[in-house]
Amino acid sequence: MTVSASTITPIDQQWVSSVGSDSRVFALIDCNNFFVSCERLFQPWLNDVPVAVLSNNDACVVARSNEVKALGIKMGEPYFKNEKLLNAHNAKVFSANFPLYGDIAERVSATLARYAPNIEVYSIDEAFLQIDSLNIRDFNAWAKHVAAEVAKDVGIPVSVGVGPSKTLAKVAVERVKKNPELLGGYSLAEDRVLRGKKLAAEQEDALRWLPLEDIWGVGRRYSARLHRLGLRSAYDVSQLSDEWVLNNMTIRGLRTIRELRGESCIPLDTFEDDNQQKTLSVTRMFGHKVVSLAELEAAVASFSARAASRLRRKEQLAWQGSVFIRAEMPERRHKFMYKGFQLATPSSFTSDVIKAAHKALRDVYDPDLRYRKAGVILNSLVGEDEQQLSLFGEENQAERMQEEIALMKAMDDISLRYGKKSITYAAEIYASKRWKSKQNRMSPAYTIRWNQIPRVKIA
DNA sequence: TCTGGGGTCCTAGGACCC
DNA sequence: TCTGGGGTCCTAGGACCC
Repeated sequence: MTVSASTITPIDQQWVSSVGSDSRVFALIDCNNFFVSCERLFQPWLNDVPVAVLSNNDACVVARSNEVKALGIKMGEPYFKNEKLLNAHNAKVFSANFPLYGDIAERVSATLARYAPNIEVYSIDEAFLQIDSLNIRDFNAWAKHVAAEVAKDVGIPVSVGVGPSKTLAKVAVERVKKNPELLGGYSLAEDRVLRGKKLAAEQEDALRWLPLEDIWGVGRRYSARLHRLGLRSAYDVSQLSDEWVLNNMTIRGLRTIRELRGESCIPLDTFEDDNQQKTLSVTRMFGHKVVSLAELEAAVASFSARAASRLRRKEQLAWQGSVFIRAEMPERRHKFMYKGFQLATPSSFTSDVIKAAHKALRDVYDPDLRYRKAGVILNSLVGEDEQQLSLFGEENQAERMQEEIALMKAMDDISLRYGKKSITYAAEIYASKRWKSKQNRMSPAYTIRWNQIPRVKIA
């Protein structure tokens, strides 16, 4: 989501002083256990109960309350491996309810927009602000204040970290999460209160404290390699030579270690200049194994319709795409089959995408295999204003296009008003819904469906 | 019972061209 | 017959993020 300048209310004046600065300062606002916090917001009796939220198909644990973390259940672990343990502790388990979480996330962004003109919504539960131009006197106090305001306005607990680079702001957030006495906010950036030697010492202390696998930009692979070299902390990594890092971790690794040293290399990305995403995909594991072409076609049609609808919402068109299906093979292996397609002209019409995707699907389909996953990926996306008629198009192309635009608008309006599943293409329908994901534990969409709004009983 | 979904960016290598 | 050097474009795969 982009927040435009015109939607921003005046910056709180109490934090503004008159000192200018050339160096950058970033704040990262990270919602604590976000999906769990959203479920608790509407079911407060869950506050003292272990709560976990599952990914699509109820496959993996993707959000954990502190109680569940304390049980030793890791992020992304399969649910079936932990089901007994969760039951033994009377945990409440939910299927992910993305419409609800998306709505709460927008409320958090709206509060943050009061504090800085430049917001980068980095993920559903994280946002960066660039705050150097605000001349804040005391970043530590400011960070704690912002955390308290979000809790007050939205009811979601957040951690706020401040640093001279995005990576150091991330480090600061890690400290906040592990140290309740920081009251939700902590800064590793120089301000008018904390500066000079004391700041350098705090930064070094934080880097020595952070295990290198928790550095933003260092994943499993690089962690293992760095460990083999005898390195342990973020500080150790920050002391590597630029040359070694460039040769072994590419230009992105080099940016990361410079950021750890306090040099800002990753700018705020507000999408202001370029709101265009480059790819868009809709992929799902199936609830059960699928064999027939007809059933795969229904799934691919459904994914195509979802993808085209998302394109229209973003006012973009796709020129190319691909379809993949994944078959189960013996010994827990699987086989990917993948086929690209080209649309005659950039389009966001559901029928164009379904037609092209079905043709590609038929090219790779093998009736002797059993499938567990499929997906539709659109790429070479362009803005709607770049649309042009195909040079070799049919006659009456312009008229047909107007009809199609009207049809898409009608379908989008109906979906918006009556829900996503209220209208579909015939191609999406297949007698059996075996390919559908499992979502057995979904909570209501409290804030976006009138029929699921919380009810208050008056005694 | 047998491990999600949606992204971005970077690099190496192949195809092709002059 | 032999085959250099330099460039572009595309794609697959790898790495990372939440």
